[in-house]
Amino acid sequence: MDKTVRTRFAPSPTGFMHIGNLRTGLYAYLFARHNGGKFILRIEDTDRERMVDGAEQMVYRTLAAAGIDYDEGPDRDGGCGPYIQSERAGIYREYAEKLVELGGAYYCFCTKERLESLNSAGGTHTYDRHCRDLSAEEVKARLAAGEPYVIRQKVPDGVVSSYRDMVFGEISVSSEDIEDGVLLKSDGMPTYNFANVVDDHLMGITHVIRGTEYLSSTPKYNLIYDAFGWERPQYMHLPPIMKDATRKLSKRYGDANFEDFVAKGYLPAAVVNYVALLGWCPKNNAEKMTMDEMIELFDVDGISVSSSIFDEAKMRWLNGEYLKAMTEEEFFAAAEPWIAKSKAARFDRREIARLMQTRVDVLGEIPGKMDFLDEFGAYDLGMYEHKKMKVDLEVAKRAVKVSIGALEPLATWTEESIKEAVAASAEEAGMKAGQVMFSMRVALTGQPSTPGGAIEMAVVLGREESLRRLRFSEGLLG
RNA sequence: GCCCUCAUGGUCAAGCGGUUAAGACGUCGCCCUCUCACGGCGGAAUCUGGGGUUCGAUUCCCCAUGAGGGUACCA
Repeated sequence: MDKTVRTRFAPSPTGFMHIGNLRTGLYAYLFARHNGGKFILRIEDTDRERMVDGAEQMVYRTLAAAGIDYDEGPDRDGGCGPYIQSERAGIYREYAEKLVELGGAYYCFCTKERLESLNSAGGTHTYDRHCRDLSAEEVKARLAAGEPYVIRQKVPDGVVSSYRDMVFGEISVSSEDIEDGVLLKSDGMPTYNFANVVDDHLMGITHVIRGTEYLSSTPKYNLIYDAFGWERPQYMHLPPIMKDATRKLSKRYGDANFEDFVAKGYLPAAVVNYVALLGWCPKNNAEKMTMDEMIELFDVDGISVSSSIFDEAKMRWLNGEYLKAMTEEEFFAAAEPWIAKSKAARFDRREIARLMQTRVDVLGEIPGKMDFLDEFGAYDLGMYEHKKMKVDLEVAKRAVKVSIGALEPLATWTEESIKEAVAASAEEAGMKAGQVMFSMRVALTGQPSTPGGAIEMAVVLGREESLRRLRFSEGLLG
């Protein structure tokens, strides 16, 4: 019988979570859920020098906002804890020592200076295995003397380590190309190379899902599994997401940061949906999908092997689709805070929201689209010229008069009543409704183009402000 | 330098030996229309190059080129 699938997401708290990190976590989550398995969160903080304050909390916030829930993690014990690597130091030491006994690792007392003397012109070196064959007595003596040491992997000679990656297929690396890397650092902390193996094994991870930066070092990790006599997990490596043709997204420069997008007015669900599409294409070619649909459709076959470039334009479009799919109520709730931030805050917010729903892709665009309402004064009369509508200054002048005449006596101020009154007055004056509407819209806003027509603008502005502006424009037109 | 990997329009991508080489974003045009949008319709645009294998290569193999990753007491 198949073992229960267990995947994990193992971010290191060294900065913001960009779209690429998010996607890795998302795929691990989707794969686990699709297979009815468990998803584990592990914090990889063995490099204390690169730690960034608050980064760990950001991981929890992001996962929660993204709708990616884990079964086990630092705050959800599943019996395999602790789930924070810095709290597992004792475990790594124990296993490192055990690996030495098993012949898969050895103590190394080489100093930094000696290591640097090995550097080639390029500044890199391959460890020369200086301490690989120290006698047991010597090691014991030097340990007893308190000499600083690290524990290194003892890579076997003359073997080719291969595995079958779920997306890339067969990967082989010859042991000559693998150096005896450090497993346990002199500060007692493990390197990623060692911690990921020990933890993935101890936590029962069946499928390791991570970025391609580990594709070619996985054979090295497999040698450790072998030395321990542990069963190797399945691997699924994911191609990188780039910011352009040659640069990967990097958290160091705050690229494509999840929380930044949300702050700009993107919906978390839309961002997650978009991210899922970078490097994966569902069998049915669906693009807009709920999390449940993604779980249902997720399959390894659809994962691509080549890198992809993050394209905000497409994410904007998707976000717009989410916005348009909302009910009027839902959209109002989401948009209201942004309207409140705009200069149009004092006008009819419900009407503004109604106008914005099909006109923005990202909520943060709302202020930019509505601020104009606040600035009304003398404007260029050239705006009244509209050849196709046969509107010029003379026509506009009459039209504005007509609209004032229609609106002044109006008791109720609704879309229907305004429309009806203006249309009736236009007919009475022998003008086309469109001519009056067009002129009225300009007269109300002083803008060449507005998000919505004359009626909508009148509703947004309200009775008093609308009439005030129409009279002002009437004066302007002479 | 050495090792691993990748290569279809501007972008995401389908394709898995024989197709008019899907679809989406973006872009352009038209329709709708009081402007802007929404919506509808339509257009332009892709197999990195060279060798093989094959009756036939976008598809399989090799090389080149380009790009990414690794080669750390970073992950």
